[in-house]
Amino acid sequence: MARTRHRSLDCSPGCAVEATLQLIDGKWKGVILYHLLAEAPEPEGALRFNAFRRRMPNVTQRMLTNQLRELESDGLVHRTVYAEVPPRVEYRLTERGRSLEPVIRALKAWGDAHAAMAPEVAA
Amino acid sequence: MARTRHRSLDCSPGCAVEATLQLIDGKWKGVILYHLLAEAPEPEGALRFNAFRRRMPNVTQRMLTNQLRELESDGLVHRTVYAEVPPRVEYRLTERGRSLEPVIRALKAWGDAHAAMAPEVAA
DNA sequence: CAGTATCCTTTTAGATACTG
DNA sequence: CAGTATCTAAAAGGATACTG
Repeated sequence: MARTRHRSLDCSPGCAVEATLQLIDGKWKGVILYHLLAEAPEPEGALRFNAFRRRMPNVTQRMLTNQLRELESDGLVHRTVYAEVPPRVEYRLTERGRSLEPVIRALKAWGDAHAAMAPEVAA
Repeated sequence: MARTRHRSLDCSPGCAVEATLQLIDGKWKGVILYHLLAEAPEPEGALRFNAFRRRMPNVTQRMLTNQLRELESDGLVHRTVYAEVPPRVEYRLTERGRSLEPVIRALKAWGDAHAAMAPEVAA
């Protein structure tokens, strides 16, 4: 259980910026949150493990599990296990997770507006 | 010059979210941008290398240089070198960099509002 | 003042195979 | 279906010493 995570923040007022970033950084966390916010059916809807995999074709099982667990331990996502066969596990945003919506929206908006990656491509 | 950077994005619409994140992730980039946005004297103001170091007591010279160079090569920050002795180098936001303001603001606002780090601490 | 250069440790992520 | 377990590679970050 080498769950270190969250390198100590040692900034001063910009601290809050880094603190928020630490929660959503990780190769797949942004997309996971985005899908939960934007695509989970009906408000407060959930997505299942394989639903994520379909939306993120290149994530490995290991990484998806990792990222979901970290989001869970940061209190952003809730994991519900149904004792059925075959097993069913649902992920949904917590209140805290849903409160990140403006942040995710801002990230998405900027990415869309700036065609990302390449400065030269900017209209 | 192993300037790899920017792991290939393979999400689908959440892609824009990841793309934006890639530009501001890196242990010190958020704070650097924050300081340039919030504290650089007068609009379009600049900060010098050691001005950053004063604001971020725990950054090493190596990391500060790295992060600034990456921000530069992503077109977010401009670096001006004055041919003087002792040398003077100023960093300021580009247009593109300044356009990240809503994003940084959102990150800051969330961090401030949620006391960061600990879910339990949330009022 | 504003960096470089080296070396080294930690963290992150990917591949692959297996399971209740 | 929803994961574990193991092993490995690569990237990020830190410590320390030196310089135009």
